[in-house]
Amino acid sequence: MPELPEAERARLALEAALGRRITGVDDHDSYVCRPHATGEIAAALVGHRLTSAHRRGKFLWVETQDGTTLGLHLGMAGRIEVDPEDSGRWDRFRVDFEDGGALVLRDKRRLGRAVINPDYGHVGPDAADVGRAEFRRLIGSGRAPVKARLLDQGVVSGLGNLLVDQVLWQARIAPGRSVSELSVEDLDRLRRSVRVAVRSSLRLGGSHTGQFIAARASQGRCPRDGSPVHRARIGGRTTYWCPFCQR
DNA sequence: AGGTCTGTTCAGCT
DNA sequence: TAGCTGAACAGACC
Repeated sequence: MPELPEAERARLALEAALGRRITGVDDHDSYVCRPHATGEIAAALVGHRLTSAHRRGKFLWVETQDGTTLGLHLGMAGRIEVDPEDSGRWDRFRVDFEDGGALVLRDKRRLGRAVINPDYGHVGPDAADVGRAEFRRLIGSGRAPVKARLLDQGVVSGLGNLLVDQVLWQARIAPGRSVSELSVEDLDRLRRSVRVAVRSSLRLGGSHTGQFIAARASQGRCPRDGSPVHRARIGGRTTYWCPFCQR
C-alpha cells in the first residue's frame, strides 16, 4: 500500500504507456476525478501521446507532447496497471490507446486521484534526496510532534505511516518528541535515516520491508534491544516505537 | 459484529 | 497561526 516505494513502482509502470496515441478516457468517477466534470480529462487527453512519467514523493504525473499534465495519486489502496489482462469494478480511471492497450488506476477504496494540470506547488522535496539545510529548516521549525511533521507531504514528500515509524526507530528518536526539542545533530541524523530507509525500501521493494515494521506487525519487541514496543496515536496515526532506545 | 487501517483534502476548532 | 480532529472514500482484516 502506497508510500514512496510503491509510487516509484507505479511511475516505472507508467513508462510503458509513453509514446502511444490516446483514443479514449473513462473519467466518469466523479470522486476520483474531482474537481473535473465527466469528459473534461478525456477532452484534454484524447488524440495526444504521453511523453514522460514523473514522481515527487507519492505524487505522480505524466505529460503529453502539448504540455498538458495528468496528475495521478494512488491514495491508500491504488495501483497503476498498464495493459491489464482484465478489467473490473475497481478500475476508477482508464486511458485507452490506439494499439488496444490501456492505462488503469485500479483502486478498491476510491482514494486515488486523477487530475488534469494539478498544482503540486505545495508538495515538499522528495524524501530520497532532500538536502541537509532544507531538511533542518523544514523539519526543525514549529512545535509539532516529529512524527506529524514527517508525515506532512508539504514538508518532505513520500513518507507514510509505516516508513515514518521505521525512520524514527533507525534515528532513535521518539515519535512524540516536539521538533522544537531536536538539536541540529538530531535533525541531521534523522535526515540520514530518512534517506537510508527510503532507499532501502526502494531496493527491497516496498514500504513494508523495514526491520522495525516486522516487529510492529507482530506487536512484538524492538529488534535492537528486545524491549516491548509501545503503541499510541500520534499525528492522528497509529504509531509504534521502542521507548527504551527511542528518546 | 464492530473496530481499525499503509493517504489526502477540507472544514471546523482551539 | 499552528496544529489538531473528524469526515469522506469502501474494502480487507482482526
